[in-house]
Amino acid sequence: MTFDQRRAELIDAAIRVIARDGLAAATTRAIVGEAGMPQGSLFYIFSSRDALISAVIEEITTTERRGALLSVEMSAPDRGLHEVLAAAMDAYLRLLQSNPDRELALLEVAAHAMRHDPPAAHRQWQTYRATVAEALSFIADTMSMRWTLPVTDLAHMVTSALDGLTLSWLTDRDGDAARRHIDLLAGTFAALAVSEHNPVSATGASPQGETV
Amino acid sequence: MTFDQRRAELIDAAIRVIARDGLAAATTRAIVGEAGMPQGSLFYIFSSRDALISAVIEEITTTERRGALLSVEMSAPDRGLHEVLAAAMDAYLRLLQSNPDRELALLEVAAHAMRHDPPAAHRQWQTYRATVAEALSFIADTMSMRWTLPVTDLAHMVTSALDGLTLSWLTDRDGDAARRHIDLLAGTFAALAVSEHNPVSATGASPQGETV
DNA sequence: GTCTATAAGGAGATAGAC
DNA sequence: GTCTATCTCCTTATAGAC
Repeated sequence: MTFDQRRAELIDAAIRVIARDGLAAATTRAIVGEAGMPQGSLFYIFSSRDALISAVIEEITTTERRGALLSVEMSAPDRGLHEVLAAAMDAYLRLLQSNPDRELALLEVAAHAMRHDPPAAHRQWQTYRATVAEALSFIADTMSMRWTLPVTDLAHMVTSALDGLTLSWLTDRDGDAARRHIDLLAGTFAALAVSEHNPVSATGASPQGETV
Repeated sequence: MTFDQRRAELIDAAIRVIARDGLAAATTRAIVGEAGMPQGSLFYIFSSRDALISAVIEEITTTERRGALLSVEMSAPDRGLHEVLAAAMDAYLRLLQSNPDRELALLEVAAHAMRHDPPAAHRQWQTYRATVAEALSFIADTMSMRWTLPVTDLAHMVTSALDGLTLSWLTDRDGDAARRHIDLLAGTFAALAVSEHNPVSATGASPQGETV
């Protein structure tokens, strides 16, 4: 087993432990136990427990969560903007519902980073926002629409809305409330776009009868 | 010093320690040190460290944060709905900016509660939502408006938006972005109200020329 | 390079003096 | 009721055997 394999396995084990038992319970012993390694082996791969936690933050940032958004829009090019946005957010909600502990772990790690490694927390959210911005641009292109706000501002708002949705659902576990919430959000964001062919329309169902 | 005084002082000291150094650093020794008490005294007031943390959650829930919302609307009865909502959210943003560690502490304690005492986390957010709902009703009454959505759904959305705003600002500390965000939110929420006198208008500046 | 054994210290909680 | 001293357990990290 190579150095990199062990490193990756330790990060993965740490994420599993944090998701299952919380960050406070993610001791070096618990992590190596999860990974099936002797305790000392952690320290010739990472210089300290904190170094491992920082690696966990980077790993979560690059692989987790908002990927669900990108997958959905691909599959719905012929519907209205409201529906596409709602479907994307609904996909995220299902991800959250199917793995709440993982999202909670993400929150704990982010809070840890805000205190012990603020730039890492900053990067984490910048990555989320960039992913959302990409998705929003993709949607606009596919549907021949244009956002009436800078896409970075819009991505900021959408990311923030998803954060709020996450905290709401984690505290009340009320899927119906979350779906009503998503519907309202979709309407709000859909109103911030206009068709390129028919600039006054904001519904998303572009007429397609005009010239280019 | 009475039992209740010591209890209150310990809770207060715990909040200070958590805000300054994080929940993980809030050991029983650190807390009694902050309170200027001997270590053992904690355990004939609270049965365990976790019991103290639970008391901290209840304390934070009842006294912190969203009170800023209520203070502001009182002072602005003659402006448009958009402005009133923006002013209230701006007041919250200033509270956040003036004491970020305290909001971060709140987040850490909430994450802890989601794992170790879910009903407490639920109550915490229910309290937030109830406070916001009250404020929204008060605004509607004062301005002779009516919300076009159930006020509980609206409170859910607004609370969620504030949660998102909090996480956004905590990660990027970008006050300008937060203010743009608030302006958009205020517009969105203002659009969900109609004047009682002139039901088609959603701007908030009610004409006042009609009959009742 | 890999693992075992252990060091050194901090944690929550309690027993017992006053 | 109040505080001191201490018990026991578990933590991160390392020294040294293989």
